[in-house]
Amino acid sequence: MRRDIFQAIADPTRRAILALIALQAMTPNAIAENFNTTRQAVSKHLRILTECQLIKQKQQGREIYYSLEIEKMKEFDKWLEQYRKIWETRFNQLDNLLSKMQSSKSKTRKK
Amino acid sequence: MRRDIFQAIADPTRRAILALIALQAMTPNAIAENFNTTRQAVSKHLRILTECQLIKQKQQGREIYYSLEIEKMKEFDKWLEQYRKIWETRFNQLDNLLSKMQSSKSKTRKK
DNA sequence: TATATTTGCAACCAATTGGTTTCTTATATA
DNA sequence: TATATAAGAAACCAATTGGTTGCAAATATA
Repeated sequence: MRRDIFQAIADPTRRAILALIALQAMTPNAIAENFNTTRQAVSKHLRILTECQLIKQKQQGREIYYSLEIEKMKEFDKWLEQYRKIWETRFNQLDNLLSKMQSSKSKTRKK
Repeated sequence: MRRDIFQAIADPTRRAILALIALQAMTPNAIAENFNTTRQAVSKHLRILTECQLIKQKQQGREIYYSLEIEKMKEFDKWLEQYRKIWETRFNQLDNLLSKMQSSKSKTRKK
């Protein structure tokens, strides 16, 4: 069974769960109240998110609080880095072009 | 049929295709040579990536060159922003803690 | 202690996914 | 013009996915 962070965030409900518990740790029941689905379905999503370590759990009596594992989220940032490099390069190229236009413009003015 | 960028990058082959054509535009055949799969399978991946506009195509004779649509990649960055805020806040909190420890340390020294 | 609550787990089901094979269209080349 | 090449489209298939129902275990409460 493939279980990686990209697979995990492919599901919109799981992305919503991540956004929800990013603010505060929550129990499966409390999370499920926010969706039009059963507790068991949410529980399955939580299992998948836990398996790829995007969230962590903390038992408190018979309740289990789930919260975001922010360190793991940084892996998306790491993956994006290669593409960020590309769009920053393109931005710099545009920037260079603009400054060239600017300087040629001022040259024109000087004439 | 759900067709969004999160769904699109969930597949490892599609992520590899994105990384591949980020460097230079390529034809389906050329792309397929890099994977242990058929051209048709790659073609289906390309269709999915095209449908959610992560890549664009340019016809050249009977060949079609696929290349990255870098603007669309920024949407991941946008999604990540909410989480980046969180880890930056935590970093600042740690930073504050460290400077407090630092200042109390120097106070001790002054004694 | 008996009952209620919170939760995870397993079995099952329909829909989706990634892949293959086959076919057609369009362009290049002998 | 006949043949070869590049590529999309459709039909089909096995595996996976997201969801449901039912059940068992652990903890809280009357």
